[in-house]
Amino acid sequence: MTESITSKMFQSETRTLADSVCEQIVTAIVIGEIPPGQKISEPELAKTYGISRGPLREAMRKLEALRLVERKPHIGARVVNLSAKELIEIYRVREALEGMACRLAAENMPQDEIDSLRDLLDEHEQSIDQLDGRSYFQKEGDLDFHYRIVNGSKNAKLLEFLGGDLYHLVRMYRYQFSVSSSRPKRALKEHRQIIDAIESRDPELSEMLMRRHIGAARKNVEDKLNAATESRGE
Amino acid sequence: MTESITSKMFQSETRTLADSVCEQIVTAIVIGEIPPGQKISEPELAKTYGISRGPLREAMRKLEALRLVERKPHIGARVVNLSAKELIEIYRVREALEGMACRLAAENMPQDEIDSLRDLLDEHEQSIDQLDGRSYFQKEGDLDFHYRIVNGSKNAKLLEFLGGDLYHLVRMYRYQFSVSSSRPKRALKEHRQIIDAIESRDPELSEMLMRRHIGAARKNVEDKLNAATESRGE
DNA sequence: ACATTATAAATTGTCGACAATCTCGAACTA
DNA sequence: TAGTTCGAGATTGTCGACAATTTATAATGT
Repeated sequence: MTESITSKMFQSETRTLADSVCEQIVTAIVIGEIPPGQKISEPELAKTYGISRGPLREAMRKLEALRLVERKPHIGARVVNLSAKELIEIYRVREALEGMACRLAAENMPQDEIDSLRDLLDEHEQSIDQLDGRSYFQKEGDLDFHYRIVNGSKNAKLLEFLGGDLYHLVRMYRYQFSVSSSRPKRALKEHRQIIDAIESRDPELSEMLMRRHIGAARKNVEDKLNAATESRGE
Repeated sequence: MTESITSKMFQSETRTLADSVCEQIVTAIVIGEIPPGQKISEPELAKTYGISRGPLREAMRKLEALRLVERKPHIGARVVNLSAKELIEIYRVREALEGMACRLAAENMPQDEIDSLRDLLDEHEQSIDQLDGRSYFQKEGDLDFHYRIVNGSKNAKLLEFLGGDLYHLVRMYRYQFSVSSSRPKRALKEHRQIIDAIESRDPELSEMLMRRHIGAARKNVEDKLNAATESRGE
């Protein structure tokens, strides 16, 4: 198995307490250990992780920048509670950024990375064929694919924005709503189409396919949310 | 004159010392008062702004998130020094995000905001006609236009990413390289085309025009950079 | 003279305590 | 009883000092 995406997001060699704890809290928030909307008590969290409030406040600043917590002066910090509207908004951002990343990947992604990505998709196919493998594909596997495309774009800023910031939100959302993708075979097919377009060095097609791919996921979520709210008679 | 874009970027009502000083440092970095690449001494800066190192370190964390400074554990922080490559990368990100923003603006921007934006463009035209007005248009006026489009998209996440983070980098770059746009009349014409497309509620065309607009600016920079490096005989 | 090592100075990271602000509840009044 | 005001408790913001690490300097040996 290829190593998880999470290992690539924090690669600092010598780490400070604040950074280390920040990483732990990110994971705790993403997997729901600290539930959405919960107020964060600084003394309590500091005691939990065995550090002082100084480094913890720095970690909170970073969490705020990652948009995983919202802070208000003299009031406190709360874990973000993604609304349906914000979720759709994030999909729009991904549609734009990953579409561009895919376009650039068609121009810049090295052949060996393309080959490696094809191997990853083969692994995904095997995972899907197994009964419980489906859960892997949902949670981190799909994001691994997208991460590699962005990495293949050889655009450091794109990688910073998507891999460094936005993907934490995406991961949290997936754990929260336990999505569900609900169409792993279809998604895998689209992934193969995308890598084909990249290998044929077709920027236009690559961007279009990626935008469709993410757009389809967005529409899927929109439909589900609409159905859910309508069934509640709202 | 409409108020500057900077006033919209920091709108917290009650401010803490760290936030207040962070805003000051952002401005100092953007206008080059603290030059690119310079090492930042925490005790020195703390004394300069009359605060302790605690709040200052929190401000540094935020500056790091804004990508205006780079920090390494136990080493220190330096003001970023944008390379030509990174500059082009930022243009690619803007191309993607603002293209999407313009598409959404065609769907969601209220008519009164469109009218107001047309007024702004009229002001810009007058500024350009004046001799020294050109400098205003270069620095903040152009960014004001782009900000309003993003705001008109009614996508909060897009506004956060562009207006909250990326635009500080763009502003810094403009002061550093004192750009230069060098084509204010042409840019203004393109701005009018874009707002026309938005008003006619044509998402496809709106996105395409915005991407071309930013893409042209990118190519302009690429050409200048290539010419500069070639003339140096590299 | 150059390289290497060791020591000292400066800088960053961390901690505990104090001050300012907010929150919640109780007492008081109409 | 409902609403308001006041105060105690808790929480956040800020500060100064200490510990850990890096960098600069000087001493030493070849």
